[in-house]
Order: sequence, then C-alpha cells, then structure tokens
Amino acid sequence: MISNNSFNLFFIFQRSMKKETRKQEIINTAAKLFKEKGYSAVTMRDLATAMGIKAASLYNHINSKQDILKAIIISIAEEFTSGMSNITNSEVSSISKLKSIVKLHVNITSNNTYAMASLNNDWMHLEDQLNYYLRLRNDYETNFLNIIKDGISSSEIKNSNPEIVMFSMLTTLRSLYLWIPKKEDLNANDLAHNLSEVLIEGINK
Amino acid sequence: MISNNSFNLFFIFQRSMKKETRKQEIINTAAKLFKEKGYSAVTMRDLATAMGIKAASLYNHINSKQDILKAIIISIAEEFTSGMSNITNSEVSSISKLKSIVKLHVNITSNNTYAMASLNNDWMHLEDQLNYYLRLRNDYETNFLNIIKDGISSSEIKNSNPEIVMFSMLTTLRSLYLWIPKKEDLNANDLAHNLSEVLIEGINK
DNA sequence: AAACTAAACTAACAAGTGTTAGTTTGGTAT
DNA sequence: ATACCAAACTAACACTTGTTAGTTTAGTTT
Repeated sequence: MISNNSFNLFFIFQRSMKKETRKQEIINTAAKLFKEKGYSAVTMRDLATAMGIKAASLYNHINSKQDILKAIIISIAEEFTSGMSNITNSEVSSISKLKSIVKLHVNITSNNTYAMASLNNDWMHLEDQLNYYLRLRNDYETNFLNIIKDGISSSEIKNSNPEIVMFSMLTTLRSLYLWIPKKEDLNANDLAHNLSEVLIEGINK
Repeated sequence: MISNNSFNLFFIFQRSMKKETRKQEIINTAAKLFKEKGYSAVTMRDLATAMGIKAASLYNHINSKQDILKAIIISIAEEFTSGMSNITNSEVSSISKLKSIVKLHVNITSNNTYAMASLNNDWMHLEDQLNYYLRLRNDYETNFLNIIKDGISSSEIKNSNPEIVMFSMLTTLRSLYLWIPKKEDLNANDLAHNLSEVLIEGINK
C-alpha cells in the first residue's frame, strides 16, 4: 500500500509538473504577444493561434486572461522586491548599492525581456492584484530613493536633486527590456558595467 | 459680390475653427484616457462618457478612433523631428547639442504630457501612419547617435559605448511624461538644467 | 417667420470579445 | 483489452466593440 501510495503520488506530481509546463508555455507566449501589442490588444484567439490551438483549449490550462497577466507581472515584481531587500541590507557604500541595483535590473531583464514589457506597460490592467503591485513598486522606489539620499548625506554622491537622480536611473533601467534583445552580443556583466559607468560617472570628459 | 464672398468665407472659416475646437477637446480628452489605460483599452463609449455625450455623437467631429490616435501621435512626432533638425544644423559643441535635446524634450513634454504617453506606448496601434512614424523615429535616433559619436571623436565626450549613452539619455527623456506632472513646482528650465547635469556630468562626486 | 447648421440624440448593425459546456482524441497505466 | 486522462476540439453564450443612419434640438442667419 505504501509503495502504491507513493507511486500514485509520483504520477500526480509528474502530471502537475507537465501541466505547469504547458501552462508556462502559454504564459510565455502571452508575454511575447503582450510585449508587441499590449495586454488589451491581444485576444485569447490571438494567443491560441500563436500556440497552434483553439481559444477554448487555453482554458484547460489557465483560468482567465487576467490570470495570465497576474502570473507574468507579480512573479517578477517580487523578484525585484527580494533583490532590493538584499541590497538595502548589505553593508556597502551607496555607490556600490547603486551598482548592485543596475546589476539586478540587467539580470532580471536579461532573463525576462518579454515579461518586463508587461511589468512596465500593462500593470494598470491588473485587477485583484493591482494594489499589491502598487505597494511593491512604491516600496521599491522608496528604498531606491533612500540609497541615493544616504549617498548624498555621506558625500559620496553629488548634491543633486535625489528624485531626479532616481528618476533618471530608474527609467533607464526600466527601459532595458527594449534594448537588451537588440544587443545580444553584449553580455549581462559588460552591459551592467558600462551602464553603471554612464549612469554614475556621466559622459562628460 | 466680393463683399458677399468674403463674408461667406469668413463664416466658413469661423465654423471650421469652431469645429476644430470641439474636435481638439475630444482629442485632448482621448489623450488623457489613452495615458491611463492605453489606446486599446479605451472604448469610444469611455471617451464619450468623459466628454459627457453619447458615443455616436463623437462621429460628428472625428472620423474614427484611429484618426484620434493619428492626430495625437503624428503632430508631436513631427515637432521632435523639426526640433532635432534645428539642433543638428546648429554650429555648437556636441555637449551643447545634447543640452538642447534635453531642453527640446522637457519643453515638448511639459506642453503635452498626455500625448507623450501615446507617442511612447501606443504608436504600434497606428495603421496607415505606422511606417511614417517609424521613419521619423529612426531618423531622430540616427541624428541623436551621430551627435554622441561626433562628441566622442572630438574628445568632448568620454569614450563610452555611444549606443549605451544614447539609450540611457533617450529613455530618461522619453519617460519625462510620467514625471513632469508629479513635479509641477519645478519649472521647465530648472528641470532641463538639473537633468542635463545628471545625464552629462554623472552623479559621482 | 423661415432656413440653416452644429451638435447632440436613438436605434441598430456586424464583428469581435472572454468564457463555458460538453465532446473527441490519442497516448499511458492497469 | 480497458480504464484513465491531459489536452485538444466544436458550438455556443452573453456582452462589448467601432461605426452608420436617420432624427431631434437649440441657437443663429437671412
């Protein structure tokens, strides 16, 4: 009986894994389409066609269109939150922290170029999870701003308007998803390094 | 007869002006809604409600939803093209040109915060004008990149990757529409100046 | 008073939307 | 062989979409 039980459990496990895989394919395909046209302009029939199946068949794997958006956005938003938490808790200089933030963005974006488009452009179409997303984003920006303010206080960073500094850095980092796919030759480390240079040291000789 | 003619012409003119005004109100309202939810997610009934009329009444003033998008995007894209043309034709240093580009973006964005959202996010929903828009954008970026390359050649600008420099500057400038409305206290000149400092001189002390 | 006109209206359309219900298919485990 | 099941299918639903046609309203010109 015990072997029978664990045998069944294994197949239940295997099945759920398989289903996750197919579900994930749908989510990945959706992310691609969302990047091109935006959430609202992509229909379930568009998505089905891209998957080579009929629209109704999608619902064997996902609960709703909204659930797909949620799956795309929330997981990445939480990755950023977790990454930022590590950075704020580290005992290094403000400039080092900023460089870590650049790395965080380059790494996450390199691995999720499509999903990053939805994170940036389709978050307002979240329904149940909208407030949660906004809270995560707000916390992230607060932490970011505090790092810059600390850097100014400790004279590491020029006495510029800290909000402008954050705005400039963050918008550049948020747009990486548009740029990374065009420059596959540049690896993540090089890009992060170059970007840190430009953002932190400026471009004036 | 002559006076009669010019009399009629005046009223035709006046009428077309009045119609333009109402049309412009619709376009401005549409731009606001497009900024919040994106072109595809805004229905003609949404727009009508925001105007306090019925959807069908909109068609007394505009030809189609697509025409509204066209009106929003193309006029601003041409403003950028024209501004860039003035800058490339001016005989000043590369750094000065870059500062003029910052000013150009700050000025246009200050006067068109809603329309800038469509320019950035809804251009892909252009139909007949899509190729024209893409050509304008491509020319703009080419000019921008050449200014940076010239600056590197003449040793005004650090020998960084010119595409990263442009990417960093341009994405910051493109995101201004999100930021300017939140900081009404900062006037356009101050913002342009601060932004130039951050983008060009960096933030490291 | 009569004619005109800008700008609203009501009613309807054809097509497209997300989604559900129930069914078929083809491979795998018993 | 048989039972099972993931994953596809067909058919349909209720609703929303952009848009058109024809009409009414209210103010202005003749």
